[in-house]
Amino acid sequence: MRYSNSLIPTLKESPAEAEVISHKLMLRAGMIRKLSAGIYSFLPLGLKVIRKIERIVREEMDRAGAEEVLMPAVQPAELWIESGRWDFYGKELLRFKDRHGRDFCLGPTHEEVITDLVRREVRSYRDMPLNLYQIQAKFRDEIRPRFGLMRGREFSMKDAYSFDIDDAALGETYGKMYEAYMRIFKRCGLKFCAVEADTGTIGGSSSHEFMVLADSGEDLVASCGGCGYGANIEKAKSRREVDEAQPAQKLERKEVSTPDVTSVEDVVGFLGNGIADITAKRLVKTLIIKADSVFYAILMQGDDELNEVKLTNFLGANELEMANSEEIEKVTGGAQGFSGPVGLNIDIIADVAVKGMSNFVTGANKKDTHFLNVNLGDFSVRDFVDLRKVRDGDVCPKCESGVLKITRGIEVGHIFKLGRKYSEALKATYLDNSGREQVITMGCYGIGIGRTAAAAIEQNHDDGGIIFPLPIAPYEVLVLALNTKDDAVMQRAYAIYEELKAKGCDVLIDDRKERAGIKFKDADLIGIPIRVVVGAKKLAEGSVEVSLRRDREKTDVAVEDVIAKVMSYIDTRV
RNA sequence: CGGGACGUAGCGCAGUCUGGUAGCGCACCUGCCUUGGGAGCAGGGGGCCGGAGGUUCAAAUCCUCUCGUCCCGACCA
Repeated sequence: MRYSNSLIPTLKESPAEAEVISHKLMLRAGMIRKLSAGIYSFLPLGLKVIRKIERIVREEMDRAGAEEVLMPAVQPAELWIESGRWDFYGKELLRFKDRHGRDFCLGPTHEEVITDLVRREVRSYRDMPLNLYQIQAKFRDEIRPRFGLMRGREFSMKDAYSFDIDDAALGETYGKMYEAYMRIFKRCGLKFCAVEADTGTIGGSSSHEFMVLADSGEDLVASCGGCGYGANIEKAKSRREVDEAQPAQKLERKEVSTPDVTSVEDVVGFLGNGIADITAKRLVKTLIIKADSVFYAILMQGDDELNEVKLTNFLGANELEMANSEEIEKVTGGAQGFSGPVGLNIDIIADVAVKGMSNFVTGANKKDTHFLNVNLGDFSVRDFVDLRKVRDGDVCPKCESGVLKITRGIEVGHIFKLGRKYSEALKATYLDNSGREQVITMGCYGIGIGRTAAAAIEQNHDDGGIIFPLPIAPYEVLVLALNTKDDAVMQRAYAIYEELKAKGCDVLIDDRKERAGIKFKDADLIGIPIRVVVGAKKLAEGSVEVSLRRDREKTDVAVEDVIAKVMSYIDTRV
């Protein structure tokens, strides 16, 4: 492609709307333009990157035995009502009516459609395993789209859906997909890790997320340097140090006046001031939670934080929120900030850490009052569960020695064992080898295509712009002709360009009648990995300059060796 | 949905407090000049100041409403 014929509208300054680096650079490099919040057009350069990622995904999915299909973006409400998600999915599901007043939605995902398709076609265990994938636009009406392609409303996604006869067969398919994902992200040139994940609204039994490590990531990942354990913070477990200072002998419960002392820190500070020797570890905080309009008291050690995802999963709740002050007074009989487990008549659920505690401090369900020396016998706990949010430096739950480190990540892929959730709801069944009807066992496997592109840029850039990994770069080589009025330069540049093209190379030639500075700046910005500069001076000596965007080290190469040099870079993937 | 900010030329912004001719830089067009890191000179085009009401002799500027965008939070695969 000739630069002079291509639409690559680079910007010197980043538009005010962009916050994260990948968003800024994609706008500046002329890859994307916003049409509406969370909705983007792809310009030639952006589309080429998307296509490269898609190609890698297709190759690896096909290699893993999956087969591509294409499904409608517009989906009828009936299917969603049948699966139970029409009401459950919430406002993220963009709904509308057609001219006949029938309900439709824009597909945020395609479990319903694919399951409907498969239940009509699959009859026998002989028809499986089956693994179908699609790469297409999906629409989720996000409350807050942000960071460009990172969290758009309309976004391109690869989704695969697998159909197996039982859990064992699903396990095998799941393993293949896991391997395929490892290969895909590796081929995209990303630094990433696979971690255990919560299944969210998609549901299902187990799941892994593929996280690209980047400071701008919206997710937190806990990982162990020792044994390789990794999990999304929503899911992560940890072993906590037992507090040796807990006194063994139970003391008598005492009521103390604590005027206006509500937070954990305040209580510790207030009591520590001559009343009792207390740290946050010796305090049990009581959170009043409303889960699908049922109230629960949640007990946590004072210095721990509640992991709401863990609680939501344990309760099997749809919606979880903190009770407001009115509700707290109604439920506990006391003011907000003074809640405690003693005397409550709602279910009490405690974090496992509380089990090992004695003579602790709690609220007294009475304004300006706390209890000292509360013990587990003073109230009844319905369940002890792991509810705590993992912190940096916690001990690894898998191995003895490791310490968990918390880092930010961008979720580019997510694989789920769905089990029979959708196949049961939509009655997708088959006959097994003894003629009995069985429910199909499903899995689903997503990759955010645009998000992967954004993540790659988050990980590969410098002050000058993008540094594309070769396999997903819009072009592999940029031939930069410096002196456009110099016939020798232009002829040589075109010759190199044509020859590289003939070798199957994806090459862009900057033949614009622009000053050298502009061309170099644009070249840095759009980040094409291999650069060949043809200039009058060097050419007079019979050489051109070859450099890599990544290290910017320039090498003079004899004109006749240029093609070989470039091809060697490509063959070794730089 | 709660909190905050911003809508002025394609992009980045000033002007708004204190009402009185709509500006600057970049980009764009023409010419000269220049050609290894976003040059220089000269000339030029481009705006219903997001929209609608109101106050006023007069509104980008003050008031009310509305739409849009971005950030933080809640939410989310």
